Amino acid sequence: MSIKTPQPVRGTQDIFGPEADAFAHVVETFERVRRLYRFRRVEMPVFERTEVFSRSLGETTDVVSKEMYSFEDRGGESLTLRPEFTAGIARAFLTDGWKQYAPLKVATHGPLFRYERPQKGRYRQFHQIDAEVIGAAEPQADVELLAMADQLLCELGIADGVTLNLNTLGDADSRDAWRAALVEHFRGVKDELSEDSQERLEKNPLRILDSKDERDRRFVADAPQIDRFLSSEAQDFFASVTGGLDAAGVAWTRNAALVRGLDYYRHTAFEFVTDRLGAQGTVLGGGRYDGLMESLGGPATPAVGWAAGIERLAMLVGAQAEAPSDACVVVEDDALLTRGTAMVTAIRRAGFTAELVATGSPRKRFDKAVKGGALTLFALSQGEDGATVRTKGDADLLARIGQAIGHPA
RNA sequence: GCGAUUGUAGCUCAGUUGGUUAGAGCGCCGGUUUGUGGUACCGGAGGUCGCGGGUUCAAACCCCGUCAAUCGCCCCA
Repeated sequence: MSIKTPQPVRGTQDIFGPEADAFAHVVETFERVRRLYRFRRVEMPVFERTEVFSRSLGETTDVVSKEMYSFEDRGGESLTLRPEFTAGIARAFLTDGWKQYAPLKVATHGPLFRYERPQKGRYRQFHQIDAEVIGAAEPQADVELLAMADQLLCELGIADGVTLNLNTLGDADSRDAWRAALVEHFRGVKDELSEDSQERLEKNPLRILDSKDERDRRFVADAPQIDRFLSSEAQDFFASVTGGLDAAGVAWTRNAALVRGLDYYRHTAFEFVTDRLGAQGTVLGGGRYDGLMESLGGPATPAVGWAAGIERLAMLVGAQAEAPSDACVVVEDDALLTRGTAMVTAIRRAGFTAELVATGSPRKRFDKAVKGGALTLFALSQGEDGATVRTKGDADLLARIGQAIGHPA
Protein backbone atom coordinates (compact mmCIF):
# COMPACT_ATOMS: atom_id res chain seq x y z
CA MET A 1 0.00 0.00 0.00
CA SER A 2 2.39 2.66 1.14
CA ILE A 3 5.53 1.25 -0.39
CA LYS A 4 7.40 4.01 -2.13
CA THR A 5 8.73 3.12 -5.55
CA PRO A 6 12.51 3.48 -5.54
CA GLN A 7 13.62 6.33 -7.78
CA PRO A 8 16.41 5.97 -10.32
CA VAL A 9 19.87 6.98 -9.15
CA ARG A 10 20.82 10.51 -10.14
CA GLY A 11 22.76 10.63 -13.35
CA THR A 12 21.64 7.22 -14.57
CA GLN A 13 19.42 6.83 -17.61
CA ASP A 14 16.94 4.33 -18.88
CA ILE A 15 17.31 4.32 -22.63
CA PHE A 16 14.30 3.11 -24.57
CA GLY A 17 12.92 2.73 -28.05
CA PRO A 18 14.27 5.06 -30.74
CA GLU A 19 17.03 6.36 -28.47
CA ALA A 20 18.10 2.84 -27.63
CA ASP A 21 18.20 2.06 -31.33
CA ALA A 22 20.39 5.10 -31.95
CA PHE A 23 22.68 3.89 -29.16
CA ALA A 24 22.89 0.42 -30.69
CA HIS A 25 23.53 1.91 -34.12
CA VAL A 26 26.55 3.80 -32.78
CA VAL A 27 27.98 0.65 -31.20
CA GLU A 28 27.35 -1.47 -34.28
CA THR A 29 28.97 1.09 -36.55
CA PHE A 30 31.97 1.31 -34.24
CA GLU A 31 32.34 -2.49 -34.23
CA ARG A 32 32.26 -2.57 -38.01
CA VAL A 33 34.76 0.26 -38.50
CA ARG A 34 37.10 -1.07 -35.84
CA ARG A 35 37.32 -4.34 -37.76
CA LEU A 36 38.18 -2.46 -40.94
CA TYR A 37 41.21 -1.06 -39.11
CA ARG A 38 42.02 -4.44 -37.57
CA PHE A 39 41.61 -3.32 -33.96
CA ARG A 40 41.13 -6.34 -31.71
CA ARG A 41 38.26 -6.58 -29.31
CA VAL A 42 38.90 -6.57 -25.55
CA GLU A 43 36.47 -6.98 -22.66
CA MET A 44 37.55 -5.26 -19.50
CA PRO A 45 36.35 -5.40 -15.89
CA VAL A 46 34.00 -2.65 -14.80
CA PHE A 47 35.95 -2.20 -11.58
CA GLU A 48 39.60 -2.18 -10.68
CA ARG A 49 41.73 -1.63 -7.64
CA THR A 50 41.58 2.07 -6.87
CA GLU A 51 45.32 2.46 -7.45
CA VAL A 52 44.88 1.70 -11.13
CA PHE A 53 43.13 5.03 -11.50
CA SER A 54 44.67 7.04 -8.67
CA ARG A 55 48.24 6.36 -9.79
CA SER A 56 47.55 7.11 -13.40
CA LEU A 57 45.56 10.25 -12.68
CA GLY A 58 47.70 11.59 -9.86
CA GLU A 59 46.67 11.28 -6.25
CA THR A 60 45.86 14.87 -5.58
CA THR A 61 43.52 15.86 -8.34
CA ASP A 62 39.84 16.61 -7.75
CA VAL A 63 39.17 13.89 -10.23
CA VAL A 64 40.44 11.24 -7.87
CA SER A 65 39.33 12.74 -4.59
CA LYS A 66 35.78 13.68 -5.58
CA GLU A 67 34.72 12.24 -8.87
CA MET A 68 35.30 8.51 -8.65
CA TYR A 69 32.91 5.88 -7.39
CA SER A 70 35.16 4.14 -4.89
CA PHE A 71 34.20 1.64 -2.22
CA GLU A 72 35.73 -0.98 0.02
CA ASP A 73 34.99 -4.62 -0.62
CA ARG A 74 34.62 -7.11 2.21
CA GLY A 75 38.33 -7.70 2.36
CA GLY A 76 38.98 -4.01 2.95
CA GLU A 77 40.35 -3.52 -0.55
CA SER A 78 39.58 -0.13 -2.11
CA LEU A 79 37.95 -0.66 -5.48
CA THR A 80 36.69 1.85 -8.01
CA LEU A 81 34.13 1.68 -10.79
CA ARG A 82 36.09 2.50 -13.91
CA PRO A 83 35.90 6.21 -14.81
CA GLU A 84 37.78 5.60 -18.07
CA PHE A 85 39.04 2.71 -20.17
CA THR A 86 42.65 3.67 -20.68
CA ALA A 87 44.01 2.99 -17.21
CA GLY A 88 42.42 -0.46 -17.02
CA ILE A 89 43.72 -1.43 -20.44
CA ALA A 90 47.17 -0.20 -19.49
CA ARG A 91 47.02 -2.30 -16.33
CA ALA A 92 46.01 -5.36 -18.37
CA PHE A 93 48.82 -4.72 -20.81
CA LEU A 94 51.26 -4.97 -17.89
CA THR A 95 49.67 -7.71 -15.78
CA ASP A 96 48.64 -9.96 -18.67
CA GLY A 97 51.86 -9.74 -20.62
CA TRP A 98 50.28 -8.15 -23.66
CA LYS A 99 53.66 -6.75 -24.52
CA GLN A 100 54.08 -9.90 -26.62
CA TYR A 101 51.41 -8.55 -28.96
CA ALA A 102 52.89 -5.05 -29.26
CA PRO A 103 52.18 -2.96 -31.15
CA LEU A 104 48.70 -3.82 -29.95
CA LYS A 105 45.55 -2.30 -31.39
CA VAL A 106 42.50 -2.83 -29.19
CA ALA A 107 38.95 -1.53 -29.03
CA THR A 108 36.17 -1.84 -26.48
CA HIS A 109 33.00 -0.18 -25.31
CA GLY A 110 30.79 -0.16 -22.24
CA PRO A 111 29.69 1.78 -19.18
CA LEU A 112 31.87 4.16 -17.18
CA PHE A 113 31.16 5.96 -13.91
CA ARG A 114 32.00 9.45 -12.74
CA TYR A 115 30.50 11.25 -9.79
CA GLU A 116 29.56 14.46 -11.55
CA ARG A 117 26.67 16.85 -11.82
CA PRO A 118 24.49 15.60 -14.67
CA GLN A 119 23.84 17.90 -17.60
CA LYS A 120 23.25 17.62 -21.31
CA GLY A 121 25.24 14.66 -22.59
CA ARG A 122 26.86 14.08 -19.17
CA TYR A 123 25.75 11.33 -16.85
CA ARG A 124 27.14 9.49 -13.83
CA GLN A 125 26.85 6.22 -15.61
CA PHE A 126 27.66 6.86 -19.23
CA HIS A 127 28.99 4.81 -22.11
CA GLN A 128 31.97 5.12 -24.34
CA ILE A 129 33.57 3.47 -27.30
CA ASP A 130 37.33 3.32 -27.01
CA ALA A 131 40.34 2.56 -29.18
CA GLU A 132 43.98 2.30 -28.16
CA VAL A 133 47.30 1.56 -29.83
CA ILE A 134 49.86 0.41 -27.28
CA GLY A 135 53.55 0.01 -27.91
CA ALA A 136 53.74 2.13 -31.03
CA ALA A 137 55.95 5.19 -30.87
CA GLU A 138 55.45 6.16 -34.49
CA PRO A 139 53.25 9.05 -35.60
CA GLN A 140 51.64 6.64 -38.06
CA ALA A 141 49.79 5.14 -35.11
CA ASP A 142 48.28 8.53 -34.33
CA VAL A 143 47.31 8.93 -37.96
CA GLU A 144 45.66 5.53 -38.17
CA LEU A 145 43.71 6.14 -35.00
CA LEU A 146 42.51 9.52 -36.21
CA ALA A 147 41.60 8.17 -39.62
CA MET A 148 39.50 5.51 -37.91
CA ALA A 149 37.75 8.12 -35.79
CA ASP A 150 37.11 10.23 -38.85
CA GLN A 151 35.68 7.29 -40.77
CA LEU A 152 33.45 6.38 -37.85
CA LEU A 153 31.95 9.86 -37.72
CA CYS A 154 31.47 9.83 -41.49
CA GLU A 155 29.75 6.47 -41.45
CA LEU A 156 27.50 7.62 -38.65
CA GLY A 157 26.55 10.51 -40.89
CA ILE A 158 27.50 13.15 -38.35
CA ALA A 159 30.77 14.44 -39.73
CA ASP A 160 29.11 17.64 -40.94
CA GLY A 161 29.57 20.35 -38.35
CA VAL A 162 32.19 18.33 -36.51
CA THR A 163 35.78 19.52 -36.74
CA LEU A 164 38.96 17.82 -35.67
CA ASN A 165 40.91 20.10 -33.35
CA LEU A 166 44.54 19.08 -33.21
CA ASN A 167 47.42 20.14 -31.05
CA THR A 168 50.77 18.94 -29.82
CA LEU A 169 51.94 19.09 -26.24
CA GLY A 170 55.48 18.21 -27.23
CA ASP A 171 57.69 15.91 -25.23
CA ALA A 172 58.12 16.22 -21.48
CA ASP A 173 60.75 18.96 -21.69
CA SER A 174 58.82 21.03 -24.21
CA ARG A 175 55.75 20.77 -22.12
CA ASP A 176 57.44 21.85 -18.89
CA ALA A 177 59.04 24.86 -20.54
CA TRP A 178 55.76 25.92 -22.09
CA ARG A 179 53.93 25.55 -18.83
CA ALA A 180 56.47 27.71 -17.02
CA ALA A 181 56.16 30.42 -19.67
CA LEU A 182 52.37 30.36 -19.41
CA VAL A 183 52.45 30.74 -15.66
CA GLU A 184 54.78 33.70 -16.00
CA HIS A 185 52.57 35.27 -18.65
CA PHE A 186 49.33 34.97 -16.68
CA ARG A 187 50.92 35.88 -13.35
CA GLY A 188 51.74 39.25 -14.86
CA VAL A 189 48.06 40.01 -15.36
CA LYS A 190 46.69 37.97 -12.49
CA ASP A 191 44.50 40.73 -11.05
CA GLU A 192 42.65 41.12 -14.31
CA LEU A 193 41.86 37.44 -14.74
CA SER A 194 38.56 35.88 -13.69
CA GLU A 195 38.36 34.49 -10.17
CA ASP A 196 38.35 30.96 -11.54
CA SER A 197 41.45 31.55 -13.58
CA GLN A 198 43.29 33.10 -10.66
CA GLU A 199 42.78 29.78 -8.93
CA ARG A 200 43.73 27.87 -12.03
CA LEU A 201 46.99 29.77 -12.13
CA GLU A 202 48.08 27.79 -9.08
CA LYS A 203 46.35 24.48 -9.71
CA ASN A 204 46.14 23.96 -13.44
CA PRO A 205 47.47 26.89 -15.48
CA LEU A 206 47.03 25.18 -18.85
CA ARG A 207 43.28 25.27 -18.31
CA ILE A 208 43.26 29.06 -18.46
CA LEU A 209 43.71 28.60 -22.19
CA ASP A 210 40.21 27.20 -22.65
CA SER A 211 38.47 29.47 -20.18
CA LYS A 212 35.05 30.64 -21.33
CA ASP A 213 35.34 33.92 -19.46
CA GLU A 214 35.75 37.03 -21.63
CA ARG A 215 38.09 38.56 -19.08
CA ASP A 216 40.54 35.73 -19.69
CA ARG A 217 40.19 35.53 -23.44
CA ARG A 218 42.05 38.77 -24.04
CA PHE A 219 45.15 37.40 -22.34
CA VAL A 220 44.80 33.97 -23.86
CA ALA A 221 45.09 35.48 -27.33
CA ASP A 222 48.67 36.62 -26.81
CA ALA A 223 49.77 33.85 -24.46
CA PRO A 224 52.96 32.02 -25.38
CA GLN A 225 52.39 29.21 -27.87
CA ILE A 226 53.69 25.67 -27.47
CA ASP A 227 55.44 25.92 -30.84
CA ARG A 228 58.15 28.19 -29.41
CA PHE A 229 59.11 25.47 -26.94
CA LEU A 230 59.00 22.37 -29.11
CA SER A 231 62.19 20.38 -29.53
CA SER A 232 63.07 19.55 -33.11
CA GLU A 233 62.04 15.94 -32.47
CA ALA A 234 58.67 17.08 -31.24
CA GLN A 235 58.26 19.34 -34.26
CA ASP A 236 59.11 16.47 -36.56
CA PHE A 237 56.64 14.22 -34.82
CA PHE A 238 53.81 16.69 -35.15
CA ALA A 239 54.69 17.35 -38.79
CA SER A 240 54.48 13.63 -39.48
CA VAL A 241 51.06 13.43 -37.88
CA THR A 242 49.66 16.37 -39.82
CA GLY A 243 51.29 15.13 -43.02
CA GLY A 244 49.77 11.71 -42.50
CA LEU A 245 46.34 13.18 -41.90
CA ASP A 246 46.60 15.18 -45.10
CA ALA A 247 47.63 12.05 -46.98
CA ALA A 248 44.68 10.16 -45.50
CA GLY A 249 42.33 12.97 -46.42
CA VAL A 250 41.37 13.75 -42.83
CA ALA A 251 40.53 17.42 -42.34
CA TRP A 252 41.92 19.04 -39.21
CA THR A 253 42.32 22.43 -37.56
CA ARG A 254 45.19 23.49 -35.38
CA ASN A 255 44.01 24.51 -31.93
CA ALA A 256 46.98 25.70 -29.90
CA ALA A 257 44.76 26.09 -26.83
CA LEU A 258 43.80 22.41 -26.72
CA VAL A 259 45.43 20.93 -23.62
CA ARG A 260 45.37 17.89 -21.37
CA GLY A 261 45.41 18.19 -17.62
CA LEU A 262 47.46 15.13 -16.90
CA ASP A 263 51.21 14.96 -17.10
CA TYR A 264 51.42 11.63 -18.85
CA TYR A 265 50.12 13.09 -22.10
CA ARG A 266 52.80 13.79 -24.74
CA HIS A 267 52.72 15.01 -28.29
CA THR A 268 49.40 14.60 -30.04
CA ALA A 269 46.18 15.79 -28.41
CA PHE A 270 42.92 15.99 -30.31
CA GLU A 271 39.21 16.48 -30.02
CA PHE A 272 36.42 16.22 -32.56
CA VAL A 273 34.15 19.11 -31.60
CA THR A 274 30.62 20.12 -32.57
CA ASP A 275 28.56 23.17 -31.77
CA ARG A 276 25.34 21.17 -31.77
CA LEU A 277 25.51 19.81 -28.22
CA GLY A 278 25.49 22.93 -26.09
CA ALA A 279 28.27 23.11 -23.57
CA GLN A 280 29.34 19.51 -24.11
CA GLY A 281 30.83 19.99 -27.53
CA THR A 282 33.52 17.33 -27.52
CA VAL A 283 32.29 14.28 -29.34
CA LEU A 284 35.48 12.26 -29.42
CA GLY A 285 38.80 12.99 -27.79
CA GLY A 286 42.16 11.50 -27.09
CA GLY A 287 45.87 11.78 -27.39
CA ARG A 288 49.23 10.20 -26.93
CA TYR A 289 49.98 9.05 -23.39
CA ASP A 290 53.56 7.90 -23.53
CA GLY A 291 54.04 8.53 -19.81
CA LEU A 292 51.19 6.41 -18.46
CA MET A 293 52.73 2.94 -18.26
CA GLU A 294 55.53 4.14 -15.99
CA SER A 295 53.06 5.64 -13.54
CA LEU A 296 51.61 2.13 -13.21
CA GLY A 297 55.03 0.66 -12.51
CA GLY A 298 55.66 -0.66 -15.99
CA PRO A 299 58.38 -0.02 -18.53
CA ALA A 300 58.20 3.11 -20.63
CA THR A 301 55.70 2.23 -23.31
CA PRO A 302 54.41 4.61 -25.96
CA ALA A 303 50.68 4.58 -26.52
CA VAL A 304 47.92 6.62 -28.07
CA GLY A 305 44.17 6.33 -27.92
CA TRP A 306 40.78 7.94 -27.98
CA ALA A 307 37.33 7.55 -26.53
CA ALA A 308 33.92 8.90 -27.45
CA GLY A 309 30.68 9.17 -25.52
CA ILE A 310 28.05 6.91 -27.04
CA GLU A 311 25.22 9.10 -25.70
CA ARG A 312 26.58 12.18 -27.41
CA LEU A 313 27.12 10.37 -30.68
CA ALA A 314 23.61 8.95 -30.43
CA MET A 315 22.18 12.43 -29.89
CA LEU A 316 23.88 13.60 -33.07
CA VAL A 317 22.71 10.56 -34.98
CA GLY A 318 19.17 11.31 -33.78
CA ALA A 319 16.43 8.98 -32.64
CA GLN A 320 16.20 6.06 -35.03
CA ALA A 321 12.75 5.11 -36.28
CA GLU A 322 12.01 1.59 -35.14
CA ALA A 323 11.70 -0.79 -38.05
CA PRO A 324 8.11 -1.86 -38.74
CA SER A 325 7.19 -5.47 -38.21
CA ASP A 326 7.05 -7.64 -41.36
CA ALA A 327 3.77 -9.14 -40.26
CA CYS A 328 1.07 -8.84 -37.68
CA VAL A 329 -1.29 -11.70 -36.93
CA VAL A 330 -4.68 -10.56 -35.63
CA VAL A 331 -6.90 -12.98 -33.77
CA GLU A 332 -10.38 -11.49 -34.19
CA ASP A 333 -12.08 -14.37 -32.44
CA ASP A 334 -10.73 -15.98 -29.28
CA ALA A 335 -11.65 -19.43 -30.62
CA LEU A 336 -8.83 -19.00 -33.14
CA LEU A 337 -6.11 -18.14 -30.61
CA THR A 338 -4.21 -21.41 -31.00
CA ARG A 339 -4.25 -21.03 -34.75
CA GLY A 340 -2.96 -17.49 -34.44
CA THR A 341 -0.21 -18.62 -32.10
CA ALA A 342 0.84 -21.30 -34.57
CA MET A 343 0.81 -18.84 -37.44
CA VAL A 344 2.87 -16.12 -35.76
CA THR A 345 5.41 -18.70 -34.64
CA ALA A 346 5.70 -20.11 -38.14
CA ILE A 347 6.26 -16.64 -39.56
CA ARG A 348 9.02 -15.95 -37.06
CA ARG A 349 10.69 -19.29 -37.69
CA ALA A 350 10.69 -18.42 -41.37
CA GLY A 351 12.80 -15.38 -40.49
CA PHE A 352 10.22 -12.62 -40.63
CA THR A 353 9.55 -10.22 -37.76
CA ALA A 354 6.05 -10.66 -36.47
CA GLU A 355 3.66 -9.50 -33.77
CA LEU A 356 0.49 -11.12 -32.43
CA VAL A 357 -2.59 -9.07 -31.54
CA ALA A 358 -5.06 -11.13 -29.53
CA THR A 359 -6.09 -9.05 -26.55
CA GLY A 360 -8.71 -6.44 -25.83
CA SER A 361 -12.02 -6.07 -27.57
CA PRO A 362 -12.06 -8.48 -30.56
CA ARG A 363 -13.79 -5.90 -32.70
CA LYS A 364 -11.00 -3.39 -32.14
CA ARG A 365 -8.07 -5.70 -32.67
CA PHE A 366 -7.87 -5.10 -36.38
CA ASP A 367 -7.62 -1.34 -35.89
CA LYS A 368 -5.04 -1.86 -33.21
CA ALA A 369 -3.02 -3.99 -35.61
CA VAL A 370 -3.27 -1.40 -38.37
CA LYS A 371 -2.01 1.25 -35.98
CA GLY A 372 0.93 -0.97 -35.15
CA GLY A 373 2.28 -0.26 -38.60
CA ALA A 374 3.18 -3.79 -39.66
CA LEU A 375 3.91 -4.22 -43.37
CA THR A 376 1.38 -7.04 -43.70
CA LEU A 377 -1.65 -8.20 -41.71
CA PHE A 378 -3.07 -11.66 -41.30
CA ALA A 379 -6.51 -11.39 -39.70
CA LEU A 380 -8.14 -14.56 -38.40
CA SER A 381 -11.90 -14.40 -38.02
CA GLN A 382 -14.77 -16.84 -37.63
CA GLY A 383 -17.37 -16.57 -40.37
CA GLU A 384 -20.48 -18.53 -41.38
CA ASP A 385 -18.42 -21.13 -43.18
CA GLY A 386 -15.58 -21.53 -40.68
CA ALA A 387 -12.37 -19.68 -40.03
CA THR A 388 -11.11 -17.25 -42.62
CA VAL A 389 -7.80 -15.47 -42.99
CA ARG A 390 -7.94 -12.02 -44.49
CA THR A 391 -4.73 -10.34 -45.51
CA LYS A 392 -3.71 -6.77 -46.13
CA GLY A 393 -0.51 -4.99 -47.02
CA ASP A 394 2.44 -5.30 -49.34
CA ALA A 395 1.49 -7.90 -51.97
CA ASP A 396 4.99 -9.17 -52.57
CA LEU A 397 5.75 -9.60 -48.89
CA LEU A 398 2.37 -11.24 -48.31
CA ALA A 399 3.20 -13.77 -51.00
CA ARG A 400 6.64 -14.51 -49.60
CA ILE A 401 5.39 -14.95 -46.06
CA GLY A 402 2.42 -16.99 -47.25
CA GLN A 403 4.72 -19.31 -49.14
CA ALA A 404 7.11 -19.63 -46.22
CA ILE A 405 4.38 -20.72 -43.83
CA GLY A 406 2.45 -22.80 -46.32
CA HIS A 407 -0.52 -20.51 -46.46
CA PRO A 408 -1.72 -19.00 -49.75
CA ALA A 409 -1.72 -15.24 -49.60
C1' G B 1 30.17 22.72 -4.68
C1' C B 2 27.42 27.19 -7.28
C1' G B 3 23.46 29.46 -10.45
C1' A B 4 18.95 29.70 -13.52
C1' U B 5 14.50 27.38 -14.98
C1' U B 6 10.75 23.72 -14.27
C1' G B 7 7.61 20.03 -11.10
C1' U B 8 -0.71 19.23 -12.27
C1' A B 9 -3.54 11.96 -15.07
C1' G B 10 0.70 6.73 -18.10
C1' C B 11 2.50 10.89 -21.98
C1' U B 12 2.15 16.27 -23.80
C1' C B 13 0.04 20.26 -21.43
C1' A B 14 -4.27 24.03 -19.87
C1' G B 15 -5.88 25.86 -15.20
C1' U B 16 -8.03 33.61 -15.02
C1' U B 17 -6.86 38.97 -9.85
C1' G B 18 -6.31 32.89 -4.63
C1' G B 19 -12.93 31.06 -4.74
C1' U B 20 -17.49 25.53 -4.97
C1' U B 21 -16.68 18.73 -7.24
C1' A B 22 -8.90 20.28 -10.91
C1' G B 23 -9.59 19.95 -17.07
C1' A B 24 -8.18 18.80 -22.50
C1' G B 25 -5.64 15.95 -26.25
C1' C B 26 -3.14 11.40 -26.87
C1' G B 27 -2.83 6.52 -24.75
C1' C B 28 -5.51 2.53 -22.02
C1' C B 29 -10.32 -0.33 -20.99
C1' G B 30 -15.57 -1.22 -22.43
C1' G B 31 -19.77 -0.31 -25.80
C1' U B 32 -22.15 1.42 -30.46
C1' U B 33 -21.09 2.49 -35.72
C1' U B 34 -18.26 0.74 -40.03
C1' G B 35 -17.07 -4.34 -42.27
C1' U B 36 -10.87 -5.25 -46.78
C1' G B 37 -12.00 -1.83 -42.20
C1' G B 38 -6.26 3.38 -39.47
C1' U B 39 -13.80 6.16 -39.26
C1' A B 40 -17.15 8.47 -35.94
C1' C B 41 -19.77 8.61 -31.40
C1' C B 42 -20.83 7.18 -26.13
C1' G B 43 -18.97 5.64 -21.57
C1' G B 44 -15.05 4.15 -17.94
C1' A B 45 -10.56 3.68 -15.16
C1' G B 46 -6.56 6.78 -13.78
C1' G B 47 -4.52 12.85 -9.87
C1' U B 48 -3.14 13.33 -1.75
C1' C B 49 -1.53 19.36 -8.15
C1' G B 50 6.77 16.62 -6.20
C1' C B 51 7.07 16.68 -0.61
C1' G B 52 6.81 19.54 4.25
C1' G B 53 5.61 23.90 6.70
C1' G B 54 3.39 28.96 6.66
C1' U B 55 -0.14 33.16 5.22
C1' U B 56 -5.63 33.20 4.44
C1' C B 57 -12.51 32.36 5.73
C1' A B 58 -10.39 29.79 1.38
C1' A B 59 -4.00 27.70 -1.86
C1' A B 60 -2.50 23.89 -7.90
C1' C B 61 -1.94 29.48 -7.61
C1' C B 62 1.22 33.68 -2.52
C1' C B 63 5.73 32.95 1.11
C1' C B 64 9.71 29.71 3.30
C1' G B 65 12.10 25.11 3.26
C1' U B 66 13.12 20.51 0.92
C1' C B 67 13.54 16.85 -2.99
C1' A B 68 13.85 15.92 -8.15
C1' A B 69 14.51 17.08 -13.32
C1' U B 70 16.58 20.20 -17.16
C1' C B 71 20.28 23.64 -18.75
C1' G B 72 24.68 26.20 -17.48
C1' C B 73 29.25 27.25 -14.17
C1' C B 74 33.33 24.58 -11.73
C1' C B 75 35.65 20.07 -13.26
C1' C B 76 36.53 17.14 -17.40
C1' A B 77 40.63 11.26 -17.02
